[in-house]
Amino acid sequence: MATPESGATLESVASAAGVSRQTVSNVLNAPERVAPETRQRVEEAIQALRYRPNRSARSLRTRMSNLIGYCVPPAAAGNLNPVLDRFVHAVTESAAQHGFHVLLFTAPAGDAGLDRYAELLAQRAVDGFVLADTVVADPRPRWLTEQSVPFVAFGRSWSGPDIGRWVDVDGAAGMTEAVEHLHALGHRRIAFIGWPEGSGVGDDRVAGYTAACRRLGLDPRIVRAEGGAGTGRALATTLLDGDDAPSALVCVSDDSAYGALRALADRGLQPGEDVAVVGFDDTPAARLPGVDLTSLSQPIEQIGREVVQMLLGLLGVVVTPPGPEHRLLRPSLVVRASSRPAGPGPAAPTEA
Amino acid sequence: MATPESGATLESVASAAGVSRQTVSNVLNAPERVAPETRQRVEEAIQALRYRPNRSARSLRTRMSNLIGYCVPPAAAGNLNPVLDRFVHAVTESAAQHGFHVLLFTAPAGDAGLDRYAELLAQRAVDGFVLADTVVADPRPRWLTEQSVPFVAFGRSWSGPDIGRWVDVDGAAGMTEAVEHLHALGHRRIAFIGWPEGSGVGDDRVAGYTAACRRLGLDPRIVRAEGGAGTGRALATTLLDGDDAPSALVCVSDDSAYGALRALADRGLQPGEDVAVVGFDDTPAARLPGVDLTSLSQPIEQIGREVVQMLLGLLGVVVTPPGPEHRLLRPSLVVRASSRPAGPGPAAPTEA
DNA sequence: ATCCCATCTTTGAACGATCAAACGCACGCT
DNA sequence: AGCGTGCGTTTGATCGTTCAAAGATGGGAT
Repeated sequence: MATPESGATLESVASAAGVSRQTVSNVLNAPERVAPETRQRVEEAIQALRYRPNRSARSLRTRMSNLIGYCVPPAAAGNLNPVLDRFVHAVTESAAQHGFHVLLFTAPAGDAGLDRYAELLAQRAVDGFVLADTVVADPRPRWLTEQSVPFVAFGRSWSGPDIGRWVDVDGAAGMTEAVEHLHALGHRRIAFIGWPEGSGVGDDRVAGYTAACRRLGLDPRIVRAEGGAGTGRALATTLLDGDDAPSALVCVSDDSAYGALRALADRGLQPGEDVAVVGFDDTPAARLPGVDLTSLSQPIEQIGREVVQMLLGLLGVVVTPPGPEHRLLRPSLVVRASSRPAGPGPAAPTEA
Repeated sequence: MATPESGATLESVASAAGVSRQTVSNVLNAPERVAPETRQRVEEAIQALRYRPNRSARSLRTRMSNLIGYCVPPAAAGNLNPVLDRFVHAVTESAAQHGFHVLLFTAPAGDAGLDRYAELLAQRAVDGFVLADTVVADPRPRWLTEQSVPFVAFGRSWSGPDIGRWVDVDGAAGMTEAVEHLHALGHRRIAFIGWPEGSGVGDDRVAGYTAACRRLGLDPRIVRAEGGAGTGRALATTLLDGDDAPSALVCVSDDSAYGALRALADRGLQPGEDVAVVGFDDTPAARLPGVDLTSLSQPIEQIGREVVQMLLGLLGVVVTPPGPEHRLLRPSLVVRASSRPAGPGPAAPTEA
């Protein structure tokens, strides 16, 4: 008996336990209001009937969907993917600990995409948003703030005043650490392979490089171009073939760094031995044998947790100490063969 | 006037248009029942008030959440990520065209994870599931079928009888094409770098290799080991250093292939010139300059569309011709430098 | 003995949509 | 004139939950 039908409701649990709807509801939402023995009887009935509150009904009444909207970035942006993948995972996991789930949707970039956000809000399909892939002049933070919609971004609002709450990686600090690392290894001619000015993320990273050079008394040397590995290769080639070729290359991204590694291979130079290379993002390919790229790893899981924490704070789901509106987390330098002479140290078994 | 308050309801639209609730509802769900002039009046009111039906209320009444559950695979499975990333995007986009969204959740692998699925069902939080990352002895297809829960898998149910609906990539056909491609280039000693037996996906792929060898009168030569690039490198090394070294390597995955490429580089061999290498998955790194790996590309976007189509068919949302329960799609071979002599042909500009 | 109060529990009314059935009305047929 | 028919519209009930307020119960304090 007590078939665990899928159709258990508050009412059916109530009659099974010999109490009223509201008492069952209280057992779930405010247990302290219910007498201990009643509570136990109700809990047993809940178990027996495998009761779970219907989410739609609850949402309708409470005006909370317990869903967080996340826009999956336009297909095949290419380079950022592995990072965002981990981010989504982290957000999903953190959200689950508070009974929240992530609702995915797609939207075109720029103003055209705002409609999708508006639609979800009007339908009360989500309680708030997690933003990723924020770019310069991204319309979303301002718009969401104007509509007083709860949201937290992974990535600063790069243009204009700092809008809304965000968590981000301190790219500048990371690059500074990279330069210091290379300097400690004895490198004195350290060049930077970057993106064109105006990209936010790229400017942040190059700033850290420049600052470190200043502090260490090195001459900053920066080359820039749009793109990934292809252009990284071209830029590195120019540097290596020019006068006063650098002994170390700091790259704005792993993708550029892969290009740089290729440029080294083109001319028979050994990464880490002849020229050191450092990337940014610690993408999966960086640890491939034969690549072994030193790179700055972003604390993605922590970022996901903090983003969710902030958002649930805005939603009043968790009580957070009135912390700062922003969090800037340091990436950590993962040193691999591309910036380490092969000679000293044990032959580290490269991980698959 | 007519402030576009966020609180527009069916009732408020109705009174604005001078009709009843139900008529407004009909305009949205069954326009043909409403007289044209009435319809227009109602549509104007909807526009003016920016009305969108409340999803919770609708779900409560219709017992459909219009959400599709998708379990984000346990963190950092590593190799499959870029593929699944595209898959999620495709599913999200296809679902959106029918008013559906994707709900993300996490679950431990194996039986332990089934609770999470059960929970979502009991809450009526989702209407069905999209499965990915199905493995041998995956408990989910059977369990979901027993509960008569609508679901479609990306990936066959590898063990036992074929359970439920799925869409998958014909790995065997892909590998056959790879072998034929190499054969056409003149290769006669083609070896296969694979995974240990029993992995489903791996067995499928090696079967295609073996079949092609038979048909072409070649001696199949198969080496196997668990893992990715690291083991790929080791296996390739053994092959290249042994007697009767192969002139071409077909690898069960891009990751293995990266290891094989490394093994070539270790001994100064030129991919495509001295030894050809083919991978599987067409991961982003395959097109990096300096990698340029020939690989089998899965039609992920199409798979996503078909999965959604099937699932919405099961849910009765779209009427599908009573098609087959399974779809097997062919991957396409993307030929790059690793299986093509550099000599002939224009110097293809490698894409960033 | 009376009253008040705290504790625990129940009752009615929402939340915003859809389903099912009833209603009004003009039309054509007998 | 009377009647069935079909179309367009409205009405009441319902989905399952939580909110707000009211009811029961027992135990001190006066």
